[in-house]
Amino acid sequence: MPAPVPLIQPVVLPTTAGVQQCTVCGARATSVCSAIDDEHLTRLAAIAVTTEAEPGKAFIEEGEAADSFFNITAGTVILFKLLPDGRRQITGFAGAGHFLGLAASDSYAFSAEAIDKVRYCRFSRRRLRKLLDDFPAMETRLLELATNELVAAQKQMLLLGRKTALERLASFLVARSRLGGPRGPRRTRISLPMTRSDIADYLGLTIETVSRAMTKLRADKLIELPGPQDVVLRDLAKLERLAGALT
Amino acid sequence: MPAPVPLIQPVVLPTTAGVQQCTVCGARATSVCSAIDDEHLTRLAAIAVTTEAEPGKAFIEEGEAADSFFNITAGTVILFKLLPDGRRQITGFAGAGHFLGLAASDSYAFSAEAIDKVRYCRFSRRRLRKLLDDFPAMETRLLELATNELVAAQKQMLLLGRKTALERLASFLVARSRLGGPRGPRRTRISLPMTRSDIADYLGLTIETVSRAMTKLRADKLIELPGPQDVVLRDLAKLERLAGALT
DNA sequence: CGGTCACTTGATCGTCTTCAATACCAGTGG
DNA sequence: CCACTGGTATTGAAGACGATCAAGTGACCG
Repeated sequence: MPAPVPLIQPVVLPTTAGVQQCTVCGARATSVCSAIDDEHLTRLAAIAVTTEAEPGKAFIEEGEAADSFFNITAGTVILFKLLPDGRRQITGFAGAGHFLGLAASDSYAFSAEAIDKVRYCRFSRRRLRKLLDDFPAMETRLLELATNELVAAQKQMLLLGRKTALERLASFLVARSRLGGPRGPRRTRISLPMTRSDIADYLGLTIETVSRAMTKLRADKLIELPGPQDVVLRDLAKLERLAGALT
Repeated sequence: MPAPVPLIQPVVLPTTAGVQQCTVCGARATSVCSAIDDEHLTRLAAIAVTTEAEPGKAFIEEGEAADSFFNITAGTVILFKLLPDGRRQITGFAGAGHFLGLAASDSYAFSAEAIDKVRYCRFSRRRLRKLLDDFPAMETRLLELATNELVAAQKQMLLLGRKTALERLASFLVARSRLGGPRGPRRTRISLPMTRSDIADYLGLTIETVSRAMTKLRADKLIELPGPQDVVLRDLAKLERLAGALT
């Protein structure tokens, strides 16, 4: 069961984002914004509303009218779908630089909830659409981002449909070790901002199975667990082999 | 284990597609091509190579250089990923109108194999890229298609991660009943061009479990099975409820 | 007719879930 | 300082769902 959503509204910061804010934004390099040069950034900044959300705050609800796009600039959000009886599948974790809100119909196909203190820019769908028409390069960038998501989704389907619990956890940890680009260096110490319940709902398991798998990996000396939220990857090669390599 | 791939090369038809072919193409209305008007269709037709593939022929292989895009115009292909030990996850079935080949890196992230007699148009990545720059509307359309794929992928993650065998099969059958647009009328009699093995690898199950689930649905009078490839949906409402409705 | 292939059905097995108890930690108030 | 609480993680025992192993059926085809 998902935790009840606290009745806190997201805090809309007094000012819309100025160009100043955009140029220093942590997400500037990786997000859609990278397709637009500093000169024209004003147009983008003009339609962006910077907002904060406290942990537990849901700011996209599946089925609601999809009239905004979102750009995460700090923190982590979970994206998920629910079944009528409450079963939850987390389809992804979105951090700084992630673009949210692409919808096939006129309503969102998933929910999004902050697990951290999250900052994001909100754009009206209509206004961004107009901007995209003026800056085709941004649309190209958006297609790139959507393609990345699609590739990630296909990997996740392989994981959910065909991997064992141990393989799933190994895949998850390995993926976490190269957050910030598959080309980047692999970090060997990772922190997990999400709970075991979130991990379980992401991997299609229960919290108990996730916990047991953690213990097993530790017993096999593939990882260390300084704390529940911290993992040291002791044998990345073996973890990758367990994950199914070509991930 | 996937069936061994027959050593048949796809047949490249003698002519590249003429505009004539494009205007009468069955995929014209639903695919990327819909974003380009008849007048400019020549440009698209000029770079398209029409090809056929026999059942069992793999024409995209995961990991290979991604230098083509594909547009299915007839038949059905399976898209899948493999684990080193041969376990297979089918990520989707692509029929007429489907656009394939979006890749995050410079190599394909999945394989594609014909299960029917398939016809498709092949485009060089480089040339299509150029065309997209000239016709932003096509890129917009492509983003729409990618978004649809993404939404479908998220549904499939929910299915693979959280639904029971019976729910999975029901979801599959219901989805098949509205092939050709979620807005279209639901057909109550559907044909399954794929084998039980394909269905199993799509739903994250085994063929035995798929078979048993079929039998169960029939016993419960939710479906009829005139033949292994034909299904009559007798109680669409109950099937949808079983599938988790809001699909 | 024998052979293959796809599907179905049955019996047994194993992985993961479910149910339950315990550990752990931070925050609160006596 | 320490008992109490609530939330999160770990561990154990029992159970269930789907996988595996195995046999049987029917269609198609040489």
